[in-house]
Amino acid sequence: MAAATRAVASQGLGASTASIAKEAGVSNGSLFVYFDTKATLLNELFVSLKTEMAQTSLIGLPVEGEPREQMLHVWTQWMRWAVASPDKRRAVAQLLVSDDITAASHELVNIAFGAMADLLERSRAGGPMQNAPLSFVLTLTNSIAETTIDTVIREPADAESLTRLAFDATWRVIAGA
Amino acid sequence: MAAATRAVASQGLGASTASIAKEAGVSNGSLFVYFDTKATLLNELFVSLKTEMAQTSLIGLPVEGEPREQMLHVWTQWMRWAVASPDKRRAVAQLLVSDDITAASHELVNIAFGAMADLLERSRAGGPMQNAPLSFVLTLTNSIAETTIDTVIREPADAESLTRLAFDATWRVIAGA
Amino acid sequence: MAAATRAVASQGLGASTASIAKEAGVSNGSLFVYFDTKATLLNELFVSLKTEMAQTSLIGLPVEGEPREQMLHVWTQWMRWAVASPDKRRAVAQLLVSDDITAASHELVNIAFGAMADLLERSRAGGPMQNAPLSFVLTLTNSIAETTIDTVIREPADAESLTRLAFDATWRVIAGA
Amino acid sequence: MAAATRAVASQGLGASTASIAKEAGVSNGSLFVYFDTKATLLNELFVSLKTEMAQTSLIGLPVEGEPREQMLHVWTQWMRWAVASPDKRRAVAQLLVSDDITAASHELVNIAFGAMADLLERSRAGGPMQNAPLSFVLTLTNSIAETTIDTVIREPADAESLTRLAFDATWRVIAGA
DNA sequence: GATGAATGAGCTTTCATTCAT
DNA sequence: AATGAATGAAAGCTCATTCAT
Repeated sequence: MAAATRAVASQGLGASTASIAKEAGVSNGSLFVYFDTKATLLNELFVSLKTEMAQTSLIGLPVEGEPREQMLHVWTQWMRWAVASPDKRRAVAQLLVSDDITAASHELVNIAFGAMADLLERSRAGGPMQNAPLSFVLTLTNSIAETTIDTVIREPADAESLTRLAFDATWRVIAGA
Repeated sequence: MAAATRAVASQGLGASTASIAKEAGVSNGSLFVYFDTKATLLNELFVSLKTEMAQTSLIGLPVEGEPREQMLHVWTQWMRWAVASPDKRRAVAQLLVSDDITAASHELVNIAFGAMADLLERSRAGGPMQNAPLSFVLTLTNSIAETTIDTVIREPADAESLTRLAFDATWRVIAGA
Repeated sequence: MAAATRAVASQGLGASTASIAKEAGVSNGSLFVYFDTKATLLNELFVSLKTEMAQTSLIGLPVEGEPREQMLHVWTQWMRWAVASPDKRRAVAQLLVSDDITAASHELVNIAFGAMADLLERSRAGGPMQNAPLSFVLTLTNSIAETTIDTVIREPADAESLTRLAFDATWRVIAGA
Repeated sequence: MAAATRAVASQGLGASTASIAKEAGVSNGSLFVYFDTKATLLNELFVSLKTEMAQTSLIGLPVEGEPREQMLHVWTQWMRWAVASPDKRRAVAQLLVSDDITAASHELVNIAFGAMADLLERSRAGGPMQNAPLSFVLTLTNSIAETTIDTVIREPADAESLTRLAFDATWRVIAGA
């Protein structure tokens, strides 16, 4: 899994199964003992990375806090994770646009993001997004975050201020002024 | 070009040159009379689609209008184009994540988006994003739009209201409340 | 023909018909107005170059001279031609190993080399090669010359002495000590 | 390797990797398990054949003999090898003019021909070629041999006498009368 | 006669997957 | 379970040749 992350991060979705196996220090054929197809591997990788991402974001969540405070916490964790694990980030970015990732995998990820969806639901209450499909708000938040991460990775100097700026923008999206 | 759009939209970046040629009703080899490599073709397609997108957005722009009014116009045009040309939209989405698209192509696209960048610059004046890198605001706007389009395509019923909801959110991002 | 010489000299037998046409400043298709196939072109080129080579060697031949004197003259002319026309030399060298050159072309060349064959016949009279097939003696002389030319082209500094050394060796082959 | 020899001998350097694989009785792709590229294969083939040729020539060399005797032995072995292995001979002839054969491969071959170079050095001592570059003498000997082989293959009837005649000529080249 | 776009067979190379060991 | 050689179906690209203009 870690090997696949590195391989996909550096070579993209075109990373050959051979190169993944090599990166993992196992033989060509061994890979197929554990994964029926390359697609299976990619799906498992996707779910695994996304789940890790979701869980990491929730670590240390101020349980009693206001939605905004909780959201900020999640946001900050998220950015930290992305900056600290550029390979995982890059791999996820590649996998997101792969046709090989099934609806089932996306569904699994959604479940992992359940807590975040709840938080989002609470955050938007009474706000301008209260009547939009929740999935839309979730995707929107997600894509703002991804864009921010991309920029932060490209210009690490402004990381702090940009992260904050982007969070405020996100909050304006979800909860209005 | 149209054939490539369809092929890339339906088969992704992995669309074979053979399938593109077939789609275009020309022979395998003819494709390489016009494009030196597959990458060249993809780059030209990318620039062409993005440029079309940018230009379409500006058609009928209320020249004397307020930034918000202009922005709404652009936003609406954009959504219309995307909904009316799902193939082009899908193709662009694929091309955006391709390693084959060169920096030069991105630069060309940036130029085509110059007018939009200006508009964005005027829109954010005095607002919370005034000190962020313009490129960040541009990408952010873009990714919100893409996400919206994805959702609209998936659930065309809510198109109208969602488009408006998303525009308001975007405006909150750019210009604050 | 000149264009083909340059193209074959620089790109080898793999020179595309397109590149030959371009070198000649005519269109792709025009080439096939004059040569039915690429093989035809190569054969004509081969015969043309070889014939030129043979004729050049005979220019200024001391008609009344001894065989050795005549042979030396031919030899010297030959070397001069080769050094002065490296492209032609290289092209011929490539063509010599091509499967496309027909027996008929070789025959034509042999005819062009008739005078040289005569000279060789007189030169070997009474010597150790008098009973060998004349074609063998001819090929032998030829290959010694080619080898010498190759070396001379590679190390032009020793051209003079090497040319003379090689001629003496050739004479020993043909006529003995 | 044997398959490649046959394929190159009969089809020239243009022999497709597919045809080589077929000749070897393995699949298309298997060939690339053992050779990274076609060029690699050709280089290995070249070195292998040339080395075999050099070693075969030295088998049974009369160690204590005069240079001339040793040279005659080498010469005879060489001719025998060539006549007995026409495919290998033809393949080598093709490979010699290939642009794919690297300087490194030629160097490897030179090393294999070290013993022959020594012999040649001793043979020419005190003779007319004593001051020529050794490499020239080597190439010259080689090309005389190749020419002889070509003729012998074409007219096997005169093999014996021609071989002897050619050797005497070679000796005259190297060592004078 | 000259053109050059069009052709499609053919090339080398890659790679997910299989399977005997 | 682990291996890695073997596979063969693609893939991108080239090029001699044709032919309508």
